Amino acid sequence: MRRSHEIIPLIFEYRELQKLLGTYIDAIPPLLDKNDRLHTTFIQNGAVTGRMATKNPGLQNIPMRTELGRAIRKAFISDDGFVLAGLDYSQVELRIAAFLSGDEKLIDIFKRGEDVHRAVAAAVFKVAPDKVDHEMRRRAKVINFGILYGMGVLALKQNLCTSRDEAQRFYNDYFETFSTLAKYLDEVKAETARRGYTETFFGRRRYFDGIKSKIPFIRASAERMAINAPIQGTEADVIKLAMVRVQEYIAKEKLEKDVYPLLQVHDELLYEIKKGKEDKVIKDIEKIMRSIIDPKLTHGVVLEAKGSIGKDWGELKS
DNA sequence: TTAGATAGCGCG
DNA sequence: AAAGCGCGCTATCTAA
Repeated sequence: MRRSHEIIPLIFEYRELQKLLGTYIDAIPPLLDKNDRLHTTFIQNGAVTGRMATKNPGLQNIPMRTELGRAIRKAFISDDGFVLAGLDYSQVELRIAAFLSGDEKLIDIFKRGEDVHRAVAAAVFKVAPDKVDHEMRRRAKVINFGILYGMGVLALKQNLCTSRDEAQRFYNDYFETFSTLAKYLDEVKAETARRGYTETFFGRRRYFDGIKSKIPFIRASAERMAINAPIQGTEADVIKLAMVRVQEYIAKEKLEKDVYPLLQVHDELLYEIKKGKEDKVIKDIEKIMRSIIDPKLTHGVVLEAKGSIGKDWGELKS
């Protein structure tokens, strides 16, 4: 309806401002302790996929996507004498999908160190990688994240603001290109129906009701959850292992007074590091994060992790 | 006044 | 009747 009346954009603008004001600017400052530090509560068994969650306040959903939102993130700063370090896994879920499925085309994209969205755009739109423009890459990104989680043609159409026919073509071309991935997703559905659960790379299970339901919507819903579970779940396992190994490293190197873990946001870790130690520590943590899964077990796909430094959270590149 | 449900939206 | 997964928080409404 955005274009149907001049008031609509204003309503969206009002909602954005009201969301930021009510949820963050008004609500968070009262939670600061006497040292102006914020203490969230980690829920370690709250999410069915194995992810953690945080509450009071939820610190895994601090704004970033809009300029005004990012301004709120800038209010999170490191202590005197310390810098903030953010370390992100790049495209973990797609890498996990690549090696869980064994799809050679997807695996090769990562083995060659290519930009996965650009490469997929090239494959789906049938052009050379250097002929991929910004819009094609954006669309490929939507397809990459959406299709993996069972997004249908109609949702794809909505997301790409295109016709049903064109969405259908993208959908077909994607699975024609990545046919082994398509086969894998079908196998996950079938195997989940047979066994009643999915497993992550590390063997953690999630059980499903509804996967054998005769009611189409119930079954389709369970199938989408089942497709997502091994991928999101493996990501959760990976970063938890990384967090443990980083703490072992901190203990071994006697860095307890120099490196403080602050936050985990599903595919990224936030630390506060004593000034002067950040370069070495970041390199070490990157190495730990990359080493969680041996590429021998992933058809050569490596886990890529990259750190960045800033005085405030908004400065960190991600 | 409180508890629960819903809409909407912030994040990965 | 619904058609991408996983969360938590605020505002709002209804029922008790």
